[in-house]
Amino acid sequence: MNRCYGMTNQQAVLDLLDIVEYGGCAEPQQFFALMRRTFDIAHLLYLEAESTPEGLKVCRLHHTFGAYAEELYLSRGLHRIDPILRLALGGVRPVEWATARRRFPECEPLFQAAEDIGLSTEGVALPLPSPAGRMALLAISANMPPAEWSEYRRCHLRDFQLAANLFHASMLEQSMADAIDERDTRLTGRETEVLTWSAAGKSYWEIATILGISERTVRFFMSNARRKLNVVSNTQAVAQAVRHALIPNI
Amino acid sequence: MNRCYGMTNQQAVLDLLDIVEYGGCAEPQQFFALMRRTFDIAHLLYLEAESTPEGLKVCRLHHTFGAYAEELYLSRGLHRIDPILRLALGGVRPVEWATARRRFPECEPLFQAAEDIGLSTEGVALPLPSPAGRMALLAISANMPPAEWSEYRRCHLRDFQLAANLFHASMLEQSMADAIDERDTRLTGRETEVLTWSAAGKSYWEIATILGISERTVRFFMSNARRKLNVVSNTQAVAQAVRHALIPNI
DNA sequence: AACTAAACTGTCACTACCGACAGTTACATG
DNA sequence: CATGTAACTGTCGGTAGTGACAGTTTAGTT
Repeated sequence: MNRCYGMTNQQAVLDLLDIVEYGGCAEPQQFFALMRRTFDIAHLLYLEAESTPEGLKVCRLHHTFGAYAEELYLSRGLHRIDPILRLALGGVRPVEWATARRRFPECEPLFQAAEDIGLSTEGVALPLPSPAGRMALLAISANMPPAEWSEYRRCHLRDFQLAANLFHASMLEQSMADAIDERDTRLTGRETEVLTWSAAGKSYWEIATILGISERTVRFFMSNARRKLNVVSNTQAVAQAVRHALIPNI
Repeated sequence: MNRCYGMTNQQAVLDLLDIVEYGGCAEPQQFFALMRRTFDIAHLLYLEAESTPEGLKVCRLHHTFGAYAEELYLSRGLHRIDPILRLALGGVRPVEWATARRRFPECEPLFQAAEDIGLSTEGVALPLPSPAGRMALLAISANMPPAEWSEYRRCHLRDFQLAANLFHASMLEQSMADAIDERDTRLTGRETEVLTWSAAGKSYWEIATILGISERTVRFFMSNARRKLNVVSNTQAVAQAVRHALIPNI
């Protein structure tokens, strides 16, 4: 019981949370080291991803595993653990590895492979969504028997969750600072207008009439909007625009 | 110090977190009552919103304030506190009310009004994003002097954060269960699939290949979707589908 | 048995969209 | 002056989307 509630341990936890919250902890390895000094955990993995029709596209990956384990992880097929990633990345609720292991038998070879190289298969994945729809997670593993992990997790999930959120916030804020520099992605007024009318079901000819410009210009603005949104069709452009509240409802 | 670290208090907190995590706590008032029994807090407010170019649109609002305070809150203008809501809804990091109060002087009249009717102005707002881009927050207030609140918050932010996340997960899961029922009465599975792929930028031919059907069938499903959504183009159909969360983000 | 809904498919004529080639003016900034 | 951004425009060849005509099979319900 002292393990969970001991005063020194609690003080260390609160100190860690202060550092992550106020110390601007946007360096993954620094954060991982801090977490491993404070908690009895083995490894951490932070991953940001986008979901595409071809499967998950990893945008950012930081972890404490060595290169060998990463190579093994990827060569054995990220798709193997895809259902678990999708579950964690598609929701909000923490995903317990052992629960997912039982639920998705197709992932068993990957868990076996991890055990073969001495990695623990007890852990939890914490979904970290963001307002812009970007998906991320922090996975934490520990070298403990199942019953001990279950109790440890119960005591510290709140610590993991807040630390993960604050770290994720720092990462997002850094990403946003970087992204602000990319001004080419902002739609002009005219581009927004043609997107809005297209979303309302109007053809180019109709939009041209409404706005008092040529159809050719409508197409020019639309083409610009597609390029800036990095999409291949107007339909996709409108989907993105609505998702990111770039256009009003009319 | 016992206030933070006392064994009974910690046990009550972990019990609460168990209930929220495993008890399927999707009733807001039940959740609020549980939180108020466990923590020394005054009020809670859970809000889901969409950001539109015309301002914030509140989708869901639950709170422990009486009807009079809600009326006062809304009549005094949600737009007054809009910068704080936007900050909380547009990010991931917890927003301290006192910090926001200093940062946004235009909100001062609203804080004054709250004090006039005896509501505390010490609190924190916890952003609760979701993978589908829906924004929410849980605000927690306490009747304490600033220095006491600061210390209490430091001890319990992790508890608030995890409890909020788990409650938010329950709310989302219930929303998704409802949305699935509603969707079943309108678009069929295949219609939703072709819409989703179209929104992802795929042409009919590409969608046909992906789904292993003919292009003709893709067009048939698409035509059905347009008719059911009462729209005249695929672009408009996708805009409506995204707005009403009829299709997932892929 | 008859009906409905869902999933699946072909052909035709027409239109709307698309990239690629080309251009303009006005304004702001270095 | 040169450069970048925003708004504006024409022509051409090709393709993706659209409605309209037609059909099939299967499963569930009355």
